Amino acid sequence: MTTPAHANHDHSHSAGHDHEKCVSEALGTAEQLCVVRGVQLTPIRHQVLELIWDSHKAVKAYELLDRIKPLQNAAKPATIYRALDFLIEQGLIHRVESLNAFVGCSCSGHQHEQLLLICNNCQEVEERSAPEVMQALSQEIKQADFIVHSKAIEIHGICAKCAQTMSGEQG
Amino acid sequence: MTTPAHANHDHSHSAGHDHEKCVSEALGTAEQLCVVRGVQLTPIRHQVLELIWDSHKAVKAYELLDRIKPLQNAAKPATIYRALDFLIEQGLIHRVESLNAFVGCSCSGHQHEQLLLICNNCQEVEERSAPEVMQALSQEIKQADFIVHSKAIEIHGICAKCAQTMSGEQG
DNA sequence: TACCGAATGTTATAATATAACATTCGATTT
DNA sequence: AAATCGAATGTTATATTATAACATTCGGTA
Repeated sequence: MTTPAHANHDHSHSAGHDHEKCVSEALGTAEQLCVVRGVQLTPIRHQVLELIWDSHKAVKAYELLDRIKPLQNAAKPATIYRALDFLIEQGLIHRVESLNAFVGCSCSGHQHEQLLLICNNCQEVEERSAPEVMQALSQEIKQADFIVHSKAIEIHGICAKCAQTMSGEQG
Repeated sequence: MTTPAHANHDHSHSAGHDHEKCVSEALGTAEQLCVVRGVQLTPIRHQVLELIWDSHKAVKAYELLDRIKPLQNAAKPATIYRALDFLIEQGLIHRVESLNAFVGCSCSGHQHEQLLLICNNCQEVEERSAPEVMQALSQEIKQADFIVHSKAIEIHGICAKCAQTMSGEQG
C-alpha cells in the first residue's frame, strides 16, 4: 500500500465524525460502481477522487492540480478537468456551481441530485436529499412545462457547527 | 431620448410577449428603487442593466463588455464587473451561477430569491417564485440548523417553447 | 479652498477552463 | 508478431472569467 493521498490533510473535521470511514465508503462505492458500469476508475481518477474526499470542503480544480503533482508529475489542467468530468458523469462528485469547485458525493448510485448546504465559514458542504423540496420542485417544474436535464440547489450560509463555535468564541 | 441600447437586439422572444414592456417596467422599477434607497443608478449601471434586459437570455460579462463599448469607449472588465456587482447588490439582476452569466430580475424589490429555469436550447431564463418549493426549502434548512445567506436554485433543461418547436420541426 | 467619498479609469494579472494534436497502451484482429 | 483501434493520457497553447491595485474625476461640504 502506498502513502494515502490524505496523509497530510486538514483534520478540522475529525471531531465527532469518522472521516476514514467516509473516505473508505466513498472510494469503495466508486470502485464497485465503475466495475458494474464497465468504466475505468484509473489511477489518476482514483487519486483525484481521493483528494476530493480528503475533506468535506469544496475543492478548486487548480488546488487539486497542485495536490496531485507530487503523485503525478506530468499533471496539467487537462489532467484534472478530465478526471473531474469523468467523476461528475459517473455521479461520484458534485460540481458546486456557485464556487466553481467540487465535492464528493455520498449518494453515488442512488439519486444524485441533492440540496447542497455550503458553509461560508468552514467551506464544508453538506448534501441533503430533501425529499419534500424535491417533490415541490418537481411539481413546480411540471407546472412550468419544463423538461429537466439537471438541477443545482445551492444554499450558502453558516453551518450549525460554525454558528456554535462563533457564538461560543465571541459572545 | 438617445438610441435605445436594444436597438439591434435579437427578436426571437417577440412572439407572444411584449418585450418593450418588460424592459420599461424593469428599468422603471430599478430607477425608482435606486432613488428610494439613495443609491446611484449611474449611466454605466443603467446601460449595463438595459443591455442585460435586451433579452431574457443569460448574458456573459465579456459579452456585455463588447456590447457596451460603442456607448462607453473606455469600458474595461472592471467597468462591467463593478456595474454587475452593484446590480446584484440591489437585487436588480440574478447571477446565474451555473453559467457564469447574468439575467434581469423581474421581482426586484419583492423577494429576490427565485427558482431559475434555464433553457439549454434557447438560453432564456424563467424566474419563478415557487412558494411551495421555498417553503419546503426553509423547513429543510431549519432542520439542518443552517443559517442562510443566499440561495441559488437553478434548473437546466428545455423550456416549453423549445420543446414544442423541436417536436414540431423534427417529428 | 481643501478635503472626502463614491464612481470610474487604467494597467496588470490571477483564476478557471478548453481546444487541438501527439503519444501511450492494452485489447483485438490479422 | 504486426497492424489496427479506441480509451486514456501527455503536451502545448490559448480562451474565458474575474480581481487587485493604484490613479483620476467629480460633486458635495467642512
